[in-house]
Amino acid sequence: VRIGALASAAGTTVRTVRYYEELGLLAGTRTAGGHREYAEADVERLRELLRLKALLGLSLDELREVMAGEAARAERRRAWESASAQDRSRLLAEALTHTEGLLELVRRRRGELEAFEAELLERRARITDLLKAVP
Amino acid sequence: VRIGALASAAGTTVRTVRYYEELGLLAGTRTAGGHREYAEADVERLRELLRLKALLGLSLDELREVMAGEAARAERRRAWESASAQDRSRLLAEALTHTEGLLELVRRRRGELEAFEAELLERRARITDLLKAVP
DNA sequence: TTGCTCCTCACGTCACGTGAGGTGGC
DNA sequence: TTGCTCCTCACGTCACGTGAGGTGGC
Repeated sequence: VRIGALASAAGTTVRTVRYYEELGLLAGTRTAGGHREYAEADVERLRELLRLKALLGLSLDELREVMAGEAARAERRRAWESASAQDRSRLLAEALTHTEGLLELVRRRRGELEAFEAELLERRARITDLLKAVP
Repeated sequence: VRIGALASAAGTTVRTVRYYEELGLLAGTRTAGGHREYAEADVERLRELLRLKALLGLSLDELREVMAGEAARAERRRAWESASAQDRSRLLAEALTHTEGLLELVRRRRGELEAFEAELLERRARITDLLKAVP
């Protein structure tokens, strides 16, 4: 899959993909003609990047830190087959730590959103109360 | 309250406050010496702006549209005393529409966050299952 | 061969950050 | 009078957008 298909599959632009490559966030291979080429896993990775950025408000620098954990995740999958039982539980423990870190970020955000929603609901209640009192 | 106190009360920088003024998002008065001066209501307004931006990912242009509704809200408060019953219910209806618009945005965001959280929980479950199978 | 997509500069933009040099107010 | 905060330029930065001019692949 080439850059245009990748970008639209992830809901972004080719410019963004190129910029992320420049920053080392997403790496494709090149065809003989110099065109970038991507795998299905890269679509998922890009989606994840965009989601972390949009939903959690992370900068691209912060994304790089978080995705260092993601890179380690892919690494883990590759190392899996040839790993000993001891290595496997270590790999899993690392994956667990990484996932729980993300969960923590998501929950904090959700808390903030819910607080805001509660405030809006209260505002609305005050308005509808007044509406009943006025007519 | 002056610009430094306003900024730190809202959790931002003086540069941001000046920039928002430049865009017409937040207007203070000036002292004789040319220093900006703000009321308590401006602290709330700035907090709201920052929250809409951070939690909902709105651009400053979008904030301006949303806050046109907010400006109307302040206007409504001022017009309230001298308003007829008919005007009052119209003012309230507008306030209700505005608040429900915000609620809609917040809920959409919360839905996205919850979907992401569910995915992370599933990932975690898979990892802990594997951890039980390995040792 | 014709379209469409891709490529690399490279300048523009949005939302500020960061000094430079100077003035206001407890 | 001394500190601290404030002021206005104005250039820098981050995360891209947007052409300019040229090449690749069904």
